[in-house]
This record gives sequence, structure tokens and C-alpha cells, in this order.
Amino acid sequence: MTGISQRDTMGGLAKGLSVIETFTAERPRQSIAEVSAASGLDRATARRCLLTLAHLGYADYDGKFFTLTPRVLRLGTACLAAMPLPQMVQPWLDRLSEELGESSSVSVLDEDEIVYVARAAQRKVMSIALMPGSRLPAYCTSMGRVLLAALPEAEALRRLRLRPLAARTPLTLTDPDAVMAELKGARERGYAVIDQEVELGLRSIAVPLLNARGVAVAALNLGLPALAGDVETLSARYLPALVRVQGEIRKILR
Amino acid sequence: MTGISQRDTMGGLAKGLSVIETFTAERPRQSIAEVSAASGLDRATARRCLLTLAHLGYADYDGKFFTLTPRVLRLGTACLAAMPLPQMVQPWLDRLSEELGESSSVSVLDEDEIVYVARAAQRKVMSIALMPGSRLPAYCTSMGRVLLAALPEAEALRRLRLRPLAARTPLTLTDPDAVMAELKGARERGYAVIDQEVELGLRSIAVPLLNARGVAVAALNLGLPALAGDVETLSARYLPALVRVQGEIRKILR
DNA sequence: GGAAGTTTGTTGACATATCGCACAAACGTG
DNA sequence: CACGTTTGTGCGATATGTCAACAAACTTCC
Repeated sequence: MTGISQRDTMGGLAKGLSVIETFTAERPRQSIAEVSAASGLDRATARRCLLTLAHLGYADYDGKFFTLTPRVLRLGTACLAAMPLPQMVQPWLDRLSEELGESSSVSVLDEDEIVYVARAAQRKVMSIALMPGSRLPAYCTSMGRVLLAALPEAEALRRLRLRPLAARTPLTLTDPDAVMAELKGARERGYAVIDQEVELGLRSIAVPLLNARGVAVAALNLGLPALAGDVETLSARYLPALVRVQGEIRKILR
Repeated sequence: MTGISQRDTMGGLAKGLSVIETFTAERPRQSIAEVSAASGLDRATARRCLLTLAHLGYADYDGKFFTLTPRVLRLGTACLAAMPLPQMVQPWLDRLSEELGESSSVSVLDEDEIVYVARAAQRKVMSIALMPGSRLPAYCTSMGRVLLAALPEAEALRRLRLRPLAARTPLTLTDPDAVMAELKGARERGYAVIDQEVELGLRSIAVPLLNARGVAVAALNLGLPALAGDVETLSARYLPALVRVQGEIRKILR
């Protein structure tokens, strides 16, 4: 009920988690000083976090550099496994994907990013491999647009402003106002279409997944190669199937 | 150097991580008392951990129950993204899978479990969806067998004894000594074959992935439907391709 | 090659956060 | 409303963060 008081927090936990998040594809092996710089923690504190992680088996230490171990994946999969959504939607995804011959995915919103939680991959249209846990910016993806559109305008705008919008392709919208206009359209139409804003050659169409109370809890999309044909024919062709699955999932989402 | 001294550890971090790991598919929503019971922590401590997680956005709190948020996935994906292996092997997996028309995967060992880190799925032979981060017990999987076989015998035995071996199918080996004998065979042959020990209808063949120094750092497998034909013809047919990819990956693994 | 300058890992002292216990308050139930 | 269960809150003892100092390793520059 009340706000979080100083008394109820655990600094050590917050610091340790921020230490784990400093490890990225660019910096998979880090020294104590690097982690200290990346996390803003004192070197002594970073050292204690890292030694603790190593002691618990979450990290390896060769005397100089630390790396994360697969044990860290337990944390993430504890989360995925604890989500009922992926298991519920997977059969629908498989069917949809099979039927249309294209990849379909379900994602949820985490601040300004979408997180894939389930996926049925068909052929490869994207250069990067997407899988559960993968993240993409919300502003330039079809699923991100329908999820942002479900938020109050001010909240959506706040999330758009968390970091500068990067032009991933020449077609990417990078003006927050332009994206807000797209959100408005998505809200009115009930779906969003993206034309090569994430990656050249890739189009995508998404609908929100609503629970029984009508709250958007996730998004469902189809990834499509940018072949001939304009965006209207694309939605005419694929939207019905998406809307059908949207309705079916809504029935089983409490 | 020296062991980890009391001075160099952070109890709060260890406790918070164990709290995260108490969330499972069976218990996705937990109260403070449940987490306390599951983790062995004092209720007051569990409460502080949970409030801290909620404050940081890793958990949601409705006043009664806590659930993990997708933000927790950042921890796991920080780990996956920080592993060079998945990105390096993915193209090989895709090619192998395409060529043979069967699913192939790469996994690493975490204590007594294998953790999928990359996968190219072809058709569905398994009832459960496997994806990066998924876990299976090592003792009854082909990849687990080759990875355990690469350990010193005593260490392999210790891991087999961490929890009782469950019979997932009537064909599952549940006697540690019997599994140890299989490990010996796998070590001598350089590969392992599993016949429906994980799931009826599923066979699998795996080879270890060695780095340039000859250390087994991961395993590569093919999942196959249990059709006609015995296990010998299966290895005769699929082993060459696996060994070829094993050699290619060894060249690029530092 | 070596000396000065820099970065890094480690340790100690002190102030403070946090643990775990015990108790109080709230909740749900018969 | 009394009961059992769960959650929230002071308190003393202890663990832990911060800061500064120091030694070792590494750079740089002559």
C-alpha cells in the first residue's frame, strides 16, 4: 500500500542484478574494473557482487575476467516458465504459421522494448534469429505499435522518449510525433502494419491479444517478405486469420 | 587464489536470486509466505527481496501475490547474448537441419541438466517445444550423455546423484550404474544415441563440440522420429554429417 | 631498459543497511 | 467473534557499502 521505504529494500540485490545486466554480446568477458565502470558501482562493491555470483555458480572467474554461466539462464527461464501465456498460445501459433506459411510470434511489452515469448518460425526472412527472450525496440515493430497504442497517450510518449529513436532502415520512423500518429491509427484500426522499418525486405502485421477484460496483455504478429503488393492487400489477405486467432485466444485468457 | 571469504560475499544477492528461482510453471504467482517456504528464507527477508524486485521492475505485486515480469528475461538473455557459441553455431545448425530434414540443437551442461543454447527446428517430433534456454535432464538425453562422458567419472557420477533418475518413458535408464556404462560407451565411440528415453517416438544422436584444445564445451544433436530401422542404421546414416559439422565448429572455437 | 604515471585488485576502518527474531496487525473462516 | 494463518514492523546484533590507502601490474615515454 505505502511506497517502498528504505527499510524494505535490499541494496545488494539491486546491485547484483545490475552487475548481471552489464554483460552483453559486446562485453561477454569483463574485469572487475569494467563492471564497476559499466554499473557505476564502486570497484570494491562490484568485486563482491562478482565473487558472490561466481561462488553461486552464476559466473566463472579465471583470476582476471568474469563470464556468465548457463546457470544465469535459469533466472530467465524461471520467468518464461512461470508465464502461462507462451504455453497457451504456442499451439495457435504453430497452426497459424503452418496454414499461412509464414513466421508468427507473440511478444509482450517491457518498457520501450518488445520481448518475444513464443514463436513459430517458418522460413528465414530476417537476418537475425528471433527466439523467446529476444528483444526489439517497440517503436518500429508492428507488435510494439499495437502494444504502445494500448497505453494511455502520455505513457506511450514517455516510453518513446526513453531513448532516441534510431533509423534501422531508411524507412524507419524516428520522429516521436510521427510514431504517435501511427499509434493513433493502430488504436482505431485495431492492428498495425510495418513496412521494412526494422529490416529491409521485412513487413509485419500485428494485432493485440486481449484478455477477457479487454486489456492488451501481448501482441501477435506475422512476419512477411516485402514482395510485390502494397500494404492494403497485405492486411486484406492476412488480417482475417490473425483476428480469428485473436478471438480464440481471448476466450482462454483469463 | 584463496577461497571465497565471508568478507567477499553478498548474502542479499544470493538470497534475491534464490527468490527468483522459486518461481516456476507450477507456482507462477506466489505470496510472501510461499516464497519464504520455498526458498527457506525468513519471511521478513523474503518480503524485502520481493519488494526490492518489484521496486526494480523485475516483479509485479498486487498487494497479495507477486509475479515475475518480462524484465527478468533480460538477465537470461544478457547471458545468452554474452555467449559467443550460439551465434557461431547457428548457421551450421540451419544448414544441417535443412540438409537432413530433421531438427538439430546445441546445448551446454549446467550441473545435471542440459541447456539448449541454439536450435534449428524442422518438424515436430516432440510434444514439448524446445527453445534456447530450455532444460532437460542430462542423464536421459543424447547431448547430456556425451557431455557427462567428457567429465571425470567421479564428477559425472556426482551429477547423476544430485536427484533421483526418473523414468520419463518405459525405456528410460534409471540406474546410475547403467547410465555410467552408457557414458563409457559414448566416451569410446565419440557419440551417443538415445532411443525414446526422453519421450516415446523420439530418438536422438549427439556428438560433443570440442574447442581447439579438445575440451568438450557443448553438444550437437539431431532429433529423429523413432520409425523403422534399428539404432545402428541410424548412426550409420546421420553420424557422418554430425562429425563433419563437429570438425568445422572445432576450427572456429577458440 | 627503466622510471614515472596510470590502472587495477585488494584490504581496513567506519558508518549504515540488513537479518532474523519476536510481536502486533490484518485477513479470512467457520 | 474467536481462531488460525498471513503480513507488517521495531530492535539489537551483524553483515555490507563506502571511501581511502596501498601494492602490484601494466603503459608510456624517454
